[in-house]
Amino acid sequence: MIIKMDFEADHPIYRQLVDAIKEGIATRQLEPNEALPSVRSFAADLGINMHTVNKAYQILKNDGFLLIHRQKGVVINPQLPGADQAFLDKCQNDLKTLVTEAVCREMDEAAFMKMCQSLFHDLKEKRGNKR
Amino acid sequence: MIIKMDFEADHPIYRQLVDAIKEGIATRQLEPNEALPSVRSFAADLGINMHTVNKAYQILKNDGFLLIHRQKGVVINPQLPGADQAFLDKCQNDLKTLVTEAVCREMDEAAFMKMCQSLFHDLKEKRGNKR
DNA sequence: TATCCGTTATATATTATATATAACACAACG
DNA sequence: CGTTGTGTTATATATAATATATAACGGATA
Repeated sequence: MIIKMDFEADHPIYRQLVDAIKEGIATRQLEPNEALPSVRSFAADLGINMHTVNKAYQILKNDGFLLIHRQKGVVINPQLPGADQAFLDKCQNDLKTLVTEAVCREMDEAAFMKMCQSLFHDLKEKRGNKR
Repeated sequence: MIIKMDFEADHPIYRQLVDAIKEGIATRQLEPNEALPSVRSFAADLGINMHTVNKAYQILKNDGFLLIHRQKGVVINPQLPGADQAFLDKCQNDLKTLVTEAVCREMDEAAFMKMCQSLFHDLKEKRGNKR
């Protein structure tokens, strides 16, 4: 997993890290039970602070993506969370913002769908022949 | 246009206002050349500060949704912006975040599409018979 | 024993968000 | 003419979010 932080982006770097790890899970570059770097070594690799990594880990733990054993370390939860109501609500809210602006700009509904489809396709392609 | 602010939401209220006005444009509750309240009266109505309304107006002006004449006031731009490359990029980035987590949670691609479709449908329905 | 781990605590700095108050330039109205 | 109502700009203040720095703790492991 190669992750690069963008310190000029509009999203905070702890959020970028959360998203990058989720992408690793989605593409199965990160497998169930696979260990992640310790907060200290990961922070050193990324050139950021230990607490920033820890913040990302805590969020992913609370959402069910990670398991954290105090001395063992951090691993990908083999039992990943499903599309529960909380996620569906958040997904719908965020999508509404995008769809609303797309309609304002008279973007074709088909073009929007195509974009979604393409993103699903890209992710599944990156999985390759894993599992 | 009835707008209510959520002071506990995770999005800042100036962003909520931007999104609410975009929704008004998308549903054509706000028509081309229609005047919006002055920053002062709008702020009073919403129970927020004048500068917070002004911040939302400035963003919408920079994105091409509003025209601001110094003494005339604020109106909906009759020539709304199209789906330019900047928007397509932002749209793709934001969608990628959602799709990635959806894949992590093994949400059905069809269910995701259905959600988008439903949001498009809802917006177009609210237009009713306008224009 | 020494090392590494997540965790907690404290402190500091910067930026983002939101409000408050005041003044300015300009146009429209009476 | 003066008054009023625009958006605009400026200054100040307060709080929260973000990020870093440093230190210490308790528990496992080599």
